[in-house]
Amino acid sequence: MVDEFDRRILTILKNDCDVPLKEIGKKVGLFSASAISKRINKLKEDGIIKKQVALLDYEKLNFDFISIIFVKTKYHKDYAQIIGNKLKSLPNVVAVFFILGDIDFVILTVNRNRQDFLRIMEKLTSMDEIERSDSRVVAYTIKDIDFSSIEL
Amino acid sequence: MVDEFDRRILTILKNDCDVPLKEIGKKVGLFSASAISKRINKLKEDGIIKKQVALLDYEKLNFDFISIIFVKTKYHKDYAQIIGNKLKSLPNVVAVFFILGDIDFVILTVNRNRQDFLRIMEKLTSMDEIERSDSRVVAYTIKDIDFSSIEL
DNA sequence: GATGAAACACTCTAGCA
DNA sequence: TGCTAGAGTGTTTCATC
Repeated sequence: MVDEFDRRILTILKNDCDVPLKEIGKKVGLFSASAISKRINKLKEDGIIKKQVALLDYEKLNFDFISIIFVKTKYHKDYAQIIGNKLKSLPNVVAVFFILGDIDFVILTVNRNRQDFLRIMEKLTSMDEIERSDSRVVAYTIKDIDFSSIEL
Repeated sequence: MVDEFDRRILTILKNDCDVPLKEIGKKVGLFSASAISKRINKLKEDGIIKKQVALLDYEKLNFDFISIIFVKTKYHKDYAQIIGNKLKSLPNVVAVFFILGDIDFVILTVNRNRQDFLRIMEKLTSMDEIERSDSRVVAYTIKDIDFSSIEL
C-alpha cells in the first residue's frame, strides 16, 4: 500500500511540504512531477498525510507558559475515551496521550500566561472523573515538536 | 512587530499552509495577494514561521510504539542544556521538555516497534548523567500534535 | 503600509499515450 | 509512469491612495 517511493516522498514532506514536485521527483528517483502529484494526493486521501501546517515559534509569539499536565483518573481504563475526549477539548491543549502506569493521561498545553493556564486548570479541577492532576511548567523547550528525525 | 493581521494570517497557516494568498487575503481583510506574500515572507525571516511540514498519521505507517519517557538526572539545573542536547539527538525523539519537579525531562518518542524503542533505551541507560528513567507506553493517542485550538 | 494591475516564472494537475 | 497543455499561484514592480 505504501511503497518505498511513498516513504521517500513522505520523508521529504514531513520536513518541508513546500518542495516543488519536480525536485521531489529528482530526490526520490521518480522523475515526473505528475507521478509525484498523484501519489501525494493518494496519500492525502488515505489520511496518511493528515495536514499541511506551518509550525510556529510560540515563544516568539509570547507564549511563555508551556506546561505538561499529568492526570490520574478515578475510574479504570474503559473511561479513557470518554475522559480523553473531555481533555482534548480543553483550551490551549496541543496533545493528549493515554498512558499505562500510575499516571493515566499526559497533556501538553501552550499558554500565553498564567491566566490562560489557570483557565485550563479550573476546567480540569471541575471534572469529577479526575482524581489528581500534577502540572509542570516547562522551563526549557529543548526540542520542539519535530518529526524530522523519524525514519520511515 | 506582529500585528493583528499577522496573527490572523498565522492562525490560518498553522491549520493549513496550503491556502492560496488570495483566499487568505479575503479571510483576514487584506485584499491584495502581494501584501499577504510580503507578510508571510517577513514572518519566515523572523523565524516566527519555523517550517511548513506535512503532519503524518504515524499509526497508519505502522508506528505502533509511541512512548513517553520521564527522565531524572543526577546533576542539578545547570546541566539541563548539556543533557538536553544529548537527549534530543537520540533516535526517534519528537520532543524534549525540561520541567521543574521530581522529573527533569519529558521525552516523546515515536517508534515502529519494541526494537526501535529499545534502541533509545539502550542509549539512555548508557548515559551516566541519568539517575533514573521511567518509560511509559502510549495506549491511545487521544489527541495527536495539533495546534489548531491555540488562539493567537 | 495597502491596493490593483500587469508581467513573469514557476507549479500543479487532468487527459492521453 | 511520462508527457504535454492549460489553469492556477507566488513574487516583483509600478503608480496610486
